[in-house]
Amino acid sequence: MKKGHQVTMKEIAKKLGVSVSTISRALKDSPELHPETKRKIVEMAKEMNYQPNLLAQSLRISRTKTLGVIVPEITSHFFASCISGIQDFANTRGYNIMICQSNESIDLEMANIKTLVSSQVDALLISLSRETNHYEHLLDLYNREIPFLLFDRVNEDIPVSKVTFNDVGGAYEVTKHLLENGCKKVMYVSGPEDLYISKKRKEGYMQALEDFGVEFDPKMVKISNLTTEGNIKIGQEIAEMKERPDGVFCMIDPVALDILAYWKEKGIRVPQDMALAGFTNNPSSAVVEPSLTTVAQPGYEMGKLAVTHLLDQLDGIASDDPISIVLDTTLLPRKSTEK
Amino acid sequence: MKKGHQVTMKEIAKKLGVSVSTISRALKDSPELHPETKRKIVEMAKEMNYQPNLLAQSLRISRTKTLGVIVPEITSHFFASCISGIQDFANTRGYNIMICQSNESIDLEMANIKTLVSSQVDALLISLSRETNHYEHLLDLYNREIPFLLFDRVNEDIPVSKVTFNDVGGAYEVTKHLLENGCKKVMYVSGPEDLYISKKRKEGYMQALEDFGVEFDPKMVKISNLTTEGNIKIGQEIAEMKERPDGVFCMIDPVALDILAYWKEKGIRVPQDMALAGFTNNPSSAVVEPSLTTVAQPGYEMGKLAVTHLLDQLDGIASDDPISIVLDTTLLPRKSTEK
DNA sequence: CTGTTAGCGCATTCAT
DNA sequence: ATGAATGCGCTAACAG
Repeated sequence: MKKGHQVTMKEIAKKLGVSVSTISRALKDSPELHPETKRKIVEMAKEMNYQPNLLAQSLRISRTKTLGVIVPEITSHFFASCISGIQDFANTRGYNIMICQSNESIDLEMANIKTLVSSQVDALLISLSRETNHYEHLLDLYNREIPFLLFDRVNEDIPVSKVTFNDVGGAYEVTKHLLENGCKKVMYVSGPEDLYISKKRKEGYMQALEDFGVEFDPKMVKISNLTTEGNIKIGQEIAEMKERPDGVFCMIDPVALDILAYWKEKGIRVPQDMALAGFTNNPSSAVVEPSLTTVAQPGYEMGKLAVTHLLDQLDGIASDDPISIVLDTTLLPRKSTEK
Repeated sequence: MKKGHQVTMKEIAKKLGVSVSTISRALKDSPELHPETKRKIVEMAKEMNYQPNLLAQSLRISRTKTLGVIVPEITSHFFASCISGIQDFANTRGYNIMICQSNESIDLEMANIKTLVSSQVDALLISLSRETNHYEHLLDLYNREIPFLLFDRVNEDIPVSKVTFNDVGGAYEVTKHLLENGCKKVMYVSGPEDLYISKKRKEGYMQALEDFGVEFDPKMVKISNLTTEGNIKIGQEIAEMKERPDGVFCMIDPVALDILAYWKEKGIRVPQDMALAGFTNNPSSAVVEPSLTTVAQPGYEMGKLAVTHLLDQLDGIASDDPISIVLDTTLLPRKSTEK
């Protein structure tokens, strides 16, 4: 199948017996043009169903008005919300977005960057993959002076603006909540240790323990690989412990949901036997039984702030100096921690 | 902030004292080139971190290798899965995608089409908004010979390829399932009547009733506006009926989930008082209590098939004649219908 | 084997 | 107030 022909300025010009530059001027409402000529041209353009070729325009002015977005996975409700926010606010500023997912692979992440750069996007919004443990590709972007920003999954050493949640605070709140609800031994189920959020949320967990005078017990930290199998394995390990925790805080909701499903199957009651809490506020967490206590992260808002700041930088409204935007999270106490 | 300069062929040419066309040839591995020259150029390109400008390339060959995708909303797990499938298989064929969401608004849908067309996408994959009740914008695409295809939310009168689920069959299966599990009075909760899936799923519902010798009762069909409020209102109406149904089939899972939540609050037991089933297989449906019987629609697969067929048409592998691809759904019997 | 030329669609500078 | 000429970065036809 071949694409049908698109009307160009040249054709309008020929039809009207004027030059292409006149068409160009008329269509961008240049003041130095005879009103009548302008009227005729605009009318004819409409009649011929003229649509400007953004490619040519972009090549000419070397700006595409397009932003590249890279997320680990688009099917995650959280990232979908971010994208939604980015899209909406990019659009209101006259920008389009091209979205890529890295599928949590650093190789794909690098390939995505390459593609988006080749596509001449004006800037990038990136949320790093789980696998990303070296950063040459980002430093390369930086060195080539291609504007970009990191959101949610960030690395602190890259000298660009970052938008994150107050992970420490959120984890603190949820740990505190467990402690206040009578838990004596609170466990933290982490993801891989080099993940930014693994570290940050552990920080909050530790801080809360300390503030409540609970001594840290290394046995009360487990690390999941974040697959369903891995999560269930952790659930099993906990179930089989001689000295079980009485409250478990999981780094992200899916971990808690998998563990909950496993425990329910095994007859372990939540919250009676063990309280359980997550982080992120996945849609499922509200409807599961018992409903899962978690920490809400407003993804749409994050996307909105991220893209707005980036465009502010592009447009010279905000300074080029990297800033860190930290969004607050909200503890959502639900049944899974009601002792 | 201004974007840093990108290396062009011209610069490589100057540095090496050869012409731009030689660079071009070397970089696309033309056979009619001195190996040594080629080697030097490739090396220099690498050293200078040359990235081809896809814009220029596309303008030149009038093909962008980019596909436009329009979905009602990206935060829906189903559409996100479709996008994921589209993205993956577009990439393997060397295509990128630009995604837009219509937010269920026909105006935004039209605006999105305009933007994507201006961006010179080679083809479009569109899933219609709920609001879309006239089709000039699609016929316009058709008349302008811009290849596109409709998926999931389609209109049958547009002469292009369509990828849909066997909605009739899926609805038949779920209704049959309710009937076989002892329901005597099965209700269908529909969405707005002009929606394609509202109609198709009703067809399956009616067919099953007929096959099981159950007379159709108009009181056993209700129409929700698909907002949470609307869904709850339906749940309330059902609860207050003198003669309640004993089984309720909802057009989409969110309706069933909202109704379930309302009923639980009111002490109405599922499935004992009324059985309940949905359609789509949202992630929440598996974890809600009781788990919700539903019909699985493989979104990723739909995206994959849709994009593959479209690219086959573009590449001349498949005929340009519109075809209809119908995907099978799978009934997922769960606790909400276990009588 | 390589350089020159032309042109994709558009915006802009320089003429007139 | 309008046209002609130039160039954005790249490819391809043509010429040698």
